[in-house]
Amino acid sequence: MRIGVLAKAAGVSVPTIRYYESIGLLTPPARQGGQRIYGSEDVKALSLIRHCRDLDFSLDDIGDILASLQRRLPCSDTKSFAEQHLRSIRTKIAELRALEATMVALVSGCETTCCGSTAPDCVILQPGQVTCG
Amino acid sequence: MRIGVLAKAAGVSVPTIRYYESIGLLTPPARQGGQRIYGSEDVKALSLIRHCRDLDFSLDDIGDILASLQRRLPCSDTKSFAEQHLRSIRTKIAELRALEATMVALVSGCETTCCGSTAPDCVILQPGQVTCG
DNA sequence: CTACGCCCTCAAGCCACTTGAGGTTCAAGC
DNA sequence: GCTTGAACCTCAAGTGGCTTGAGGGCGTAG
Repeated sequence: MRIGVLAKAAGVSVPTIRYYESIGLLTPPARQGGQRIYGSEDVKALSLIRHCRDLDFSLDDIGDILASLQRRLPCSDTKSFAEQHLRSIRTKIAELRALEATMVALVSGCETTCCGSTAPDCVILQPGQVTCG
Repeated sequence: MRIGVLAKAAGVSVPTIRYYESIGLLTPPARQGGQRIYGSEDVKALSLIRHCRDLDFSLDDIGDILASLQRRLPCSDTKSFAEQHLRSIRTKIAELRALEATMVALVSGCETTCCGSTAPDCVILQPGQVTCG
């Protein structure tokens, strides 16, 4: 199949496939008249990459995951990748929640204190006024 | 004061200050012998930018905020920037929580189903198995 | 043989910086 | 006046994960 068919089959854009090839994440396929020709394993590989991107793994991590597939490493390897990723997701959630609390405090501070004045005096823009994160 | 002093006063790195100037966020200061010389208003302006970056506003947004300061627009303008930003923070939190739930399901699925097998069969890597987001 | 869609490569753009190379200016000490 | 060292300067490239655009080649149907 040609690249456009692969793209639809795996749910990835054509330039993205070429990009993955350029960084060594996908192995370059055979060519016919200069055009890339793919097989069904390529659909599998690319679908896996897409799945991992949906889970927000980095391309670096995905490279490691693909390598562990090729070496037939045990499943526990995959799981530890996933657990580490889960920890970083939770860290990011905690940071965003702290930021959310800060923003809520600033907005309500604006409503009770300075609404009606001009921007330079707004509590939202006062450094070091309210910080929850 | 010179750029290094400003940097410490506002809690921003020296290259970052030059970068802000290059994109037009900071107005270019006077020079002495080719070196940038700043005043106390520059500390204020840069501290404000840093404050907004701490709140994770984009530099584009910060440009708009600075413009609304210069035009002495009402505080309600600032507040609506903040509210919109708060909404996008909450959207991102929701996305990350869905992702967190998916990852938890995948990891526990791995523990109960496939731990001990090799990576290619791991449920974590099966597209379309578990999706919460 | 022409039209059209799909394919190709290469380069640049996005965001918010950081890092590095290679050179200049300033302040202090001798 | 000279040297040293820190701080300054500019310009270019790298980060991540693509997307977009320019300018051209290939394949097939009419």
